[in-house]
Amino acid sequence: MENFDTVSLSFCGGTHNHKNCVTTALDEAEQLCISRGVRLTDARKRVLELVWDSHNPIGAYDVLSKLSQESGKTAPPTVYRALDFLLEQGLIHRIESLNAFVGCSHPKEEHSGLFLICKDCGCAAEVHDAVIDKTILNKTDALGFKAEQRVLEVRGLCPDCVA
Amino acid sequence: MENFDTVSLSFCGGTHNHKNCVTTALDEAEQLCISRGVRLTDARKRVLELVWDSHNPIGAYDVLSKLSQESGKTAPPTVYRALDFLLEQGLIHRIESLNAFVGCSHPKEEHSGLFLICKDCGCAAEVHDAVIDKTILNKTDALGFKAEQRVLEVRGLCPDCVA
DNA sequence: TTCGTTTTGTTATGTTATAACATTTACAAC
DNA sequence: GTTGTAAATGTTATAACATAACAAAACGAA
Ligand SMILES: [Zn+2]
Ligand SMILES: [Zn+2]
Ligand SMILES: [Zn+2]
Ligand SMILES: [Zn+2]
Repeated sequence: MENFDTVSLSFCGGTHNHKNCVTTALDEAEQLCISRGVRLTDARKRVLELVWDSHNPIGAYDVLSKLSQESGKTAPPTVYRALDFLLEQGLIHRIESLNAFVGCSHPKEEHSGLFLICKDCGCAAEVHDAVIDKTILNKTDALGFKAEQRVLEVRGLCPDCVA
Repeated sequence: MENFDTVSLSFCGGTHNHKNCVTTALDEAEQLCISRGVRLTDARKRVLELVWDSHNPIGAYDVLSKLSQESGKTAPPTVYRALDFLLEQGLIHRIESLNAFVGCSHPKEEHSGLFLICKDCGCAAEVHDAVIDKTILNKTDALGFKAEQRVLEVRGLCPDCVA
């Protein structure tokens, strides 16, 4: 897996070209869905695009209102269905402590990320660390607990906001 | 801090005397609140007791309905205020992935636990591990992120249910 | 084209949480 | 013990998040 140390959190600053993030994410999503034989329909693609609108997690109802603005009246199930699909395909992540969703920056492999959420600017950086994964798994194994999913979210101040 | 390896998860089995858990938790809560100069009122104490009714996280509205049964009509703010107080005092924890609350088994010291949540029986074991804490903190520090709160929840099967 | 499956539309409702303001209670100062 | 003040609770309403149930449309294989 890519070393995220080198890129992580850089996006909080707003110094990057975010259009690249969106384009890359959508392209990868297209490819992945084709390779998996699942359909990235217009509705799903549009929701993915809206989630990728920024690196800040977005709530389902915020997606809904944007969708309603551009497409006329839209109902919650439309959004939740698309979000569920994107979650299943690993194209987005749910941030449990915010009831919100954020694009996954490397959806090709299954993973549980560590999310660093800035209290100030609201950005959420997805980080990966094999040592963390291993440490937690060691612990659960030692206790005889069969781990299946993991939620790891840290709230605080990102480097840009702490400065 | 106590070594939780020796006791953790034992409570999932139902083999323990849970009245001891409740009594201990309430006694400790009383003492802590006195020493901190905050008031563990009847309402707050009763909510704490209801949360401690089992080791399974309980939703605010489940607390509410139990409260309504015994005290007549009760409104959500009553419950949420008590829960907020108990959270502030570290007497309970919120399980983000369940929107539910569970008693803290060692409220004397500030801590972020690791919660092992069984998909089958619903129990949530609070575990502590200095290595995990350190590993995560190392990572956030290395990234220049100032960590303040942490959510770490693992879903899976507890030893009793995996067997 | 036809059939079965997947996706979307639509309506209604369930679940979780808070805002705003009135009332009561606790407690210390006088 | 009255009074002032702050903390806690009561009450009403509503916001925010999520799903159930069923109908209609789109898709894709036979
Ligand atoms: Zn970006
Ligand atoms: Zn990811
Ligand atoms: Zn117990
Ligand atoms: Zn605890």
